[in-house]
Amino acid sequence: MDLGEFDDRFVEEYNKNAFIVFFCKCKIVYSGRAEASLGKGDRLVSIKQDGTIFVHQPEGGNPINYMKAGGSVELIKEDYSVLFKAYNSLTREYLELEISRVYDFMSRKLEDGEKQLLAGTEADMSDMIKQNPSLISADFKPLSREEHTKFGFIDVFGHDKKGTLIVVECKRYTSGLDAVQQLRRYVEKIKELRGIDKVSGILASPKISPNAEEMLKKWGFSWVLVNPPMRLVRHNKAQKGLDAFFK
Amino acid sequence: MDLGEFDDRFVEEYNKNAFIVFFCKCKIVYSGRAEASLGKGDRLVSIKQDGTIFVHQPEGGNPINYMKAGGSVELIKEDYSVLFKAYNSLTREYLELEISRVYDFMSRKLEDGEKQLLAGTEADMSDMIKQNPSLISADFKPLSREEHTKFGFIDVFGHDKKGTLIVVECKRYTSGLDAVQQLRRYVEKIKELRGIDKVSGILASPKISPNAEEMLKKWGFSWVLVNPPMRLVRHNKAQKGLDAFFK
DNA sequence: TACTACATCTCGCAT
DNA sequence: ATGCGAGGTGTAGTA
Repeated sequence: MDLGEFDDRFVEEYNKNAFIVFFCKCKIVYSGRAEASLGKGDRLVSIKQDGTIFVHQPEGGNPINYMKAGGSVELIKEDYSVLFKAYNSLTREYLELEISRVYDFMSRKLEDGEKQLLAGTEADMSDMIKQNPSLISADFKPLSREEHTKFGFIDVFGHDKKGTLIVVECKRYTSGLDAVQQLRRYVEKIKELRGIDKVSGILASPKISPNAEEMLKKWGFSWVLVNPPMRLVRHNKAQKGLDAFFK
Repeated sequence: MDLGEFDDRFVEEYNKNAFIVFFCKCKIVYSGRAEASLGKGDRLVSIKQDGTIFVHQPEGGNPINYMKAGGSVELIKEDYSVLFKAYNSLTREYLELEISRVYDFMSRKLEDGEKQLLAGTEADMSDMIKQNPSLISADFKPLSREEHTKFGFIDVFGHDKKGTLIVVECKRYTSGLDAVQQLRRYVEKIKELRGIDKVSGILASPKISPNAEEMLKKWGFSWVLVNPPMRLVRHNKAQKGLDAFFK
């Protein structure tokens, strides 16, 4: 595609707030939270309707460059290239593409009011534990909802039949050292806030790393194998939502 | 675009390992690490040359759905839609798009051998401190940088003129509670490994949260204001000009 | 392969 | 606005 034509079409579609996508050959410079540069190569560039920008190389899972919504874009036509300059004054970030060729161009105003329904998150996991406390131990009684305070929030909070307070931290994946220290922080804080000497800490996850388990034992905490809920528990919930939706 | 034509073109281009992008109206189901569903709406779908898949809604910074490279894609033509089924047997993930319309379609084999140069990372920060130890304190002598051990790695490790060992943890942004606990873990481990009673811990970052600072003091650590280095300093100067430029 | 920590992380939520 | 933690986090680096 001719660069002059690209310039014209881009400006026209950009002003319409259309979703713009094109394949091009370009050099890239980014300056903002870091400094980055990328030599000449073929890439996919996309500008979303809210101004979000992505540049993708032909392979790999993440955009090589991006800008958040809220910036402005300007095109400058030069003799053998188009300078694509994006600037976000809020985040003080700058992205420049020196585009030497545009292969394909596509744009459209898209309509989408849907939001994704997600099941199997850590919140679902703590829900599951509250509804089925025996997953933690035979005499575990959950007390409240999440304690969402300024020092962090506790996934599940409860006590055993002897009245000892129990803090449960859930992880969807293998618990590492960070999870253990997170649990420790909550336990210490509860001790401090309630003036209690003995508070139990339990890590609930499908797996735990060896180092994490060692640290856990050192501090007198324990680990319980719990898998994050997927179809079973959440499916029931989802079905309620769907029933309502199709009503 | 006619759905039959879409089917044909997609298969042809997919078999060539081309980068494929199209705008469409679709419903989405994902099953794998979690379960997700998304009602009908307009989206951008892109399949990279290595098989990476992204689905973007018209707004927002993250893909609403994605699949890593290494899976397979199958298209099934139905009466009034095309089923796009992607499966990754390695990660046991499944993504299905029920495509009811295809608006625009674009594909190309892209060539790009470049890799991004990046400056201003945490590694650069520890490097800078190693080169210029007075950023930490007047008598700080760095011994090593980015020291990997089995319990984690220490950004900068050194001692003062009295021989007290010092562990420095760098953060590019505001240090929070997690950073303090990370530092603490390293300090504790050094004490344990070397059988020493006194090891200093220093957090180096542009900012620290009040809670984090409180915790830091409680454990006898300290914070030093250090900004992450930006290699291309000229850009900082240039930014003033940019403000004016984009005014 | 498993573990650890960074990321131009992004995003949502609560204070 | 800031702090805090989750994420279908992804990714790199090392043992």
